[in-house]
Order: sequence, then C-alpha cells, then structure tokens
Amino acid sequence: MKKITIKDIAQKADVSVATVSYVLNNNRYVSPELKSRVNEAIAELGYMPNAVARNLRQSRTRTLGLIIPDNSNPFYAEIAKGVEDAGFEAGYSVSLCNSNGMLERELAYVEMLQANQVDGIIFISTTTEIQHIQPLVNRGMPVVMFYRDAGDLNVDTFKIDNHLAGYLATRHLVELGHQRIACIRPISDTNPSGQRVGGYKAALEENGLTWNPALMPRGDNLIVGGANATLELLSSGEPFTAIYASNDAMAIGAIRVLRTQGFRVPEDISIVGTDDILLASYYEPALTTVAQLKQEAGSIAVQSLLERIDGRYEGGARETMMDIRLVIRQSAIPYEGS
Amino acid sequence: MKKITIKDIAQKADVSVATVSYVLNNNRYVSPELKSRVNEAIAELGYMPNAVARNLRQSRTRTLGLIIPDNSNPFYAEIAKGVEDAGFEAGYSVSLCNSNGMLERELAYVEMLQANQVDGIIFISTTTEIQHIQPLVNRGMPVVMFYRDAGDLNVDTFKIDNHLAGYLATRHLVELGHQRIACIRPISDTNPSGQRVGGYKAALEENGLTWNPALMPRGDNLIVGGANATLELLSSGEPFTAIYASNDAMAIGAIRVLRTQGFRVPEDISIVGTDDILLASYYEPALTTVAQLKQEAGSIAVQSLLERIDGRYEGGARETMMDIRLVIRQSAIPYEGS
DNA sequence: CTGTTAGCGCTTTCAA
DNA sequence: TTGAAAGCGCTAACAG
Repeated sequence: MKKITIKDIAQKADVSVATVSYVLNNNRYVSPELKSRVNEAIAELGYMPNAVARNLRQSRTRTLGLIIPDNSNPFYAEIAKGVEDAGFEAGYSVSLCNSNGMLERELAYVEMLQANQVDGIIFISTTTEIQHIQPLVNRGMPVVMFYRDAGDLNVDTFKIDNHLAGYLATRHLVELGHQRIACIRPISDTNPSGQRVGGYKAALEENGLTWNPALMPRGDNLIVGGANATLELLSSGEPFTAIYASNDAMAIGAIRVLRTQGFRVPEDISIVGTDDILLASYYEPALTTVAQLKQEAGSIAVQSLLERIDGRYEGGARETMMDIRLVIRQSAIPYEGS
Repeated sequence: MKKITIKDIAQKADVSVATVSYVLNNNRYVSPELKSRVNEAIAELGYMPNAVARNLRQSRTRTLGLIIPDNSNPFYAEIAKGVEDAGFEAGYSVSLCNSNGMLERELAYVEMLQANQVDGIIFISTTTEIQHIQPLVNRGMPVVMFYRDAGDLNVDTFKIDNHLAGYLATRHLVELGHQRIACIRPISDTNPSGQRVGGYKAALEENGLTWNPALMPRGDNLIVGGANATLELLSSGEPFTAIYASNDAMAIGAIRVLRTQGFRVPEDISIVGTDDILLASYYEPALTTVAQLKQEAGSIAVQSLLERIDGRYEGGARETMMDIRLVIRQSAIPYEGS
C-alpha cells in the first residue's frame, strides 16, 4: 500500500502542492473550484497529512511531555488526566513518562523528549534538587514544575498552599462548634505538613481561640507517627474534642489509637486530615480532609505551559498556589456540648 | 540561542554530515581520528539530535499510541503503566490518549496518532463494535486490542480467561474445605461475568461436587445485584458455607446482606470474588478475589505490537489470554466443619 | 489568485 | 575509509 502524499493530491487535482497545503490548512484564499478539486482528490485517495513532516518544517510538534513518578499512583494519575485533557482540548498530544522515582530514568526521558522536540514539559520531579533541568530550560524549553522551588530557573511552579490547608481544616472544626482542637503535626515545621500548622494556629486565633503546645504533639508523617502522637496527646490529660491532623496518614493513625482507647470517632472526637489520600475515602469512617484539585491543577499547568509555548507569556518564573478544597466526609461532626 | 544541527558539527569537526551521522548511530566504520573530532564537536556545541528529522527520513517514530477510556481509573492506569514501562525499555515513547468513553474522542485520537505516524496503537476501545478501526488496520498500522473480538481485523487481542477465573476462585474454596459453595451470577451467562460460572461448575465437578441451580441465584453486575441474589439465596433455605461471586461488586453486595442478616464473613460464610476492583483491597474484610495481571498485560501487549512493528510477526490476528491470579486476602477461610 | 521552490535536519545510497 | 547529494513530506516565502 503506497503512501499518499500531498504530491499525489496535487497531481490528481491538477494543482500545485502549495495549493493543496493551503486548502489543508485553510490559510490562504483558494478558489472554490480548486478547493473542491483538492478535497475530492483527498477523499478519493484517502489522504492523511503527515504531521512529522509538518513538525520538522514548523519546528514545533504540538506534543507535551509529562514526567511524573508513576501514573498508576492515583494522585499522579489525576494530574495526568488533567494534563491529557487540557492537552487534547488544545490539540496537543501528551507523551507519558514515568520516572519510577529514578533520577536516571527521569534524565533519560528528558533527553528523549528533547530529541522528540516536544513543545513543553510538565514535571513532577523525583528529586528536590532540580538543577538537572537547567540545560533544558536554558535551551528555551518551556517547563512547568510541581511541588518544587524554581530556584533561579525560569520555570513556572505549582504548589499547594499548606498554610491554607491547615486553615481550612481547622476552621471547619471551629465552625462545627469545637473549641478544644488538638493538632497532630510532623517532627519538622518546615516540611509541607509542618507548614500547615501555621494555618491551624491562624484559624484558632481568628476565632478567638488560643493554641496550646500541649495539644500539639509531633510524630512521623506516617500512620504510626499519628498513632504515637495521639497516645502522647491522650496521656497529657488536656481535654480536647477534635483533632486536626496535618496529613491523612497521621489522621488514620490517630483514629486507630482513639478506637483502641475506647473513644468513638466521630461521636467523641472529630478528626480532619489533609491530602485526601486514596485510603481517606475508603476508611471507616470516611475521612473529612483537605484535598488538592489534582485534575484541575494538571489543566492549569498546561495552560501556563501553552502561554509560554505560544509566546503569550515571556516573563520570569511564576508561582501558582493550587486550589484546595475541604472534602467533608464522616470523621468530623458538630460538637454537642458536654 | 541558535539551534545546533548535524551540519554545525560537521563543519566544526571538519568532516561530512554523513560521517557525523555515522558516528552518532555507530553504523559504519569511522576512523578513531574522525570519531573523536566529531565527539568533541558534539560535546563542545552541546548538540542534540533532532528525532523529528530522523523520523521523517526513516518513516518511523518509535512512538506508540495508547488509547484507553480513562487513565485515572486504576484499572487502566495499571495497564498504562505496563505499556509505558515496556515502551521505555524498548526505546519507545507512549502517547497517552483518554477517550473518556466517547467514541468521537476515540476517533479524534486515532486520527491524531495516524497523523503523528505512531508505529503502533494499543487500544482499549470504548465500544464493542470496533469496525471504526478497520481503515487504520488496512493502512497497515499495527494494532493490539484489549477485551474485544478481532472480528475479521488483523489485530492481536488480549482477553481474560473468564472460565479460568471462575475455576481458580472456586477451587480455592474447595481447597479450603468448603463443600457447599453457592455462586452469585449475573443475569446473562454470555457476558464476561457469566462465562465465569462455567469455571465454577468445572471446579466443583473436578472435585466430585455437584452444582445446584438453587445455590446459583442471579442479579445485576452491581452491588445491589449481589445483595438481591444473596437474599434470594438465603431464602431458598439451601445450606452453604461459601459463595463464589462472579464479580467483586456482587461479592461486596453479598457481604453487606450477610452481615445485616447476622452472618459473619468470613467466619460463617467465606466469599471469593473476581476482578480485584480497587475497593476489594480496602474493603473490610479485604476481599479474596481473582485478579488480572494488568501491568504485565500492558507489557505483553507492547511485545506483541513490537513484533508486528519490527516485522518479526507477519501472520494474522492472534488472541492471548491474559494471566490471572488468585489474590488471597481475608474474605475466605478454611471450613471448620459444623 | 496560484505556482515554484528552497529548505526543516537527518539518513543512506552511490561513488570515489 | 569517507563524502556528495538525493530525498522524507510539508510549509511558506517569493514571484508572477
């Protein structure tokens, strides 16, 4: 089966290849007469344009690279979906690249995407230090990056407003009537989960409540960490009716301990987490938490990227805080007084 | 920043572009002398080959198209991951295409992938009738397809052996000592879930047990369907100690009903499902079920596709039954006699 | 209003 | 052992 090219169409329609191209792209006046001859030929021969040739000629591919740790992780899957969807709307293909947490593989993909002349790259890097993408950016490749600092690179970054997350969760508990709200927090105050504690404090203060270090035990960012912190909290003797957990894993650890210690959740103690991990919606009780709008974030990232690709934005690095939202499930209920 | 091409390298190294190409691809003898001059020039100028130009010249792109309903559905996500991984190993990019269950969008992607000259397409179509890919195949595009009949198309198909699924699940229950094993099945015996019933019967017969229509109620392929069927089962008065549910949704419906009726699972009644849906592992008790090896299936699909792409296979349509595996969790335990 | 033609950057045949 | 040169299929000056 011989491959049909624009040349065959030109011949069949008895026009120049230029005219065929113009008909195809509808970017120059072509008389109805010729236009219909061309279209007929196209239909008859079943012609399909070759985008590779066009890409070479135009030096753009309408393809985006998406580098993520693992598309089978539902978290990244959501973002990927947002990217794919926004890409499709804009007429772009997206090339799926899982780094599997390996820097080496990430680098291999960066190279591959560059070779393939993708128009832009969306990046969820497996490393904190992102200097390895400097050459990319220097060559003028539009890049957007999730969850990382741009440093001195001219890339747009998308982050979550951790302060706001802590604030939204805590405010929810306050609005439910809770006054003694504990906070289970990570060892460090500087990591993402740690930054949420600031929002917790702010929400309390805004509502005339004070925060009390005795109600703010620390633990690892894990289920066990949440469990240990909760044990500490209980043994402190300080009364409380609700807990804000700075991430969902710790929230689940807290629920487990409370249960073993004879408390009911949410009847005795309400809990709000943060992150909306997969387990959150399946847990019993389903966890009220603060979720990131992942799919939307993916779409917005594409918009930013396209602005750079299309030259609609030519400034320096931009930082976007991604939308988050309180997801109300069953682990927090109104405080009934005592 | 001017773009560096093979020509610049040739000039700098004072050799022909041909020689540069040969060094790059290592496919012709080049004297060490020239080779090192070329490599130096490449390093100095920071040259990166342009795959688009190469693709045009070679009329192949080392790119695979992956059309699936939705990459954020964990089931497809797993398959996608297998595809991406096998693709990466083989030096192929994969273009992610979600049809979102819309035929229109699926068709748009088919067109897009063809235009982009992908070397092959992996397909999980949103429709049962797949005649719309006929033109694709006729043009010689290698295609593999999941869960669909090839009909008269020359495409490789990947399916699950439903009979085997029912067999494995039931045999597990038999091996646990259960003798009175009910089966919750769908309305129709011809859909995938229905075909599993044959395996159920076979496993029973193979072990000298007989199947009894009174123990085989039907319901919709949904949680409610499983619930209703279980109610019917209980009201039949026939004794049983285990249930094989022809899909996980029905299994969960069954568990819910058994609980409300005062039975414990698995202490009183053991249950095995099929599919390994997401909920299966998070459910309480975690569901023992028959799972498809999704990631592996994705990888194998790529292998088949590559065989066609590389011309290592030139025959007609091939049909592959995908591996499945019994996943033992907590919903089925040994029968303790009575 | 339409056609001619020079490339895009690379591979690969052919010739030396 | 190397180089010259003809395209791959298309776009977009430029010319008429």
